[in-house]
Amino acid sequence: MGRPPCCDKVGIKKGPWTPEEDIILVSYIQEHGPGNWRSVPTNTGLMRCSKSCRLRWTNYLRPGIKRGNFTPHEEGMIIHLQALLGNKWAAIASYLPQRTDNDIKNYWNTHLKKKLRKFQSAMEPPSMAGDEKSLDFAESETGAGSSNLKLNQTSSSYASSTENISRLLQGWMRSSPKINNNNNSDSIGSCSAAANCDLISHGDDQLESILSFENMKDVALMEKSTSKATFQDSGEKIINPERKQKADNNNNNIDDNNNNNSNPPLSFLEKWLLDESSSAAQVEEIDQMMELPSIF
DNA sequence: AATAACACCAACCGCCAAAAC
DNA sequence: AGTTTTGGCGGTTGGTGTTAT
Repeated sequence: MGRPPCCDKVGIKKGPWTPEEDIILVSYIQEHGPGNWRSVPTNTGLMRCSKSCRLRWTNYLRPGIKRGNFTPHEEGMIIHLQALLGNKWAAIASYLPQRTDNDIKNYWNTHLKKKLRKFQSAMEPPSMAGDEKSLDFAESETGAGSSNLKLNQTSSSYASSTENISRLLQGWMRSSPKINNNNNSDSIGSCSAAANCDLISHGDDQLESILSFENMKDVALMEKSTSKATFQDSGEKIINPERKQKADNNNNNIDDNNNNNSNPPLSFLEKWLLDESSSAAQVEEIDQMMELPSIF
């Protein structure tokens, strides 16, 4: 006899979330806080499984998420961390507090992989071109080789529109004077949520900046400086050092740092990650290479 | 103008370790 | 101690928008 199931598997709704569903979910989390996902579908009446609710919250609804428009520095961090850690997107995302693992994974698969492939092809002699031994390209990669990267593609679907979510949250925040901070009031997530409470009613532009987490940059950097790549259970990703160590034996250095709460010196990797000029410059170098007419 | 091909990304799927019973 | 579910993760897919023909 184990635990009871989180929700009835029959009649579970799938597919894109509607604004109404988002409102219900956000309102519930506002009241009860994130976590205990098994109770969310039953308590809210949402015809979604707990897993879907958690995913929707962590990837799109929680405050502080920055979407799209990856900076050169972020690109550089992703490229280097991917080379170092492999496809450990959650671990990589822990170094980019504003980004979700899903977002990073998508960005890698749709943009960076192609960028690096072209860069590598340009760097290698013709006989080596196309050799992907140093990059972990998925077999599902479309092989068309079209070079027009649609960096500013806009989507009209609801789910991908931060503006729509901002508007959605606007009404919610107005009716909710104070965020529920009953768990981990010093966490990034709850701090940003509190910031939202104070500022959310000042127009869409400000909403965008709030949701983009820019105002929490210093907090995020402080978190990094302690090598504590762990977000609190406010829906943020939790990188459990012990578990990650079991899951990924290649990750020893980072995990060692994460296990130490007493302000250890920055590792070489983290020093590099925090050095904006380093990674950004390297990505810009790749970009410049990509723009060379001779490559195409 | 029609449509085929491509690109993007939100969301699902399956697996695993930990937690709950 | 054994069973079952939860929460988290990485891989993959399907829907939709954009571009090319």
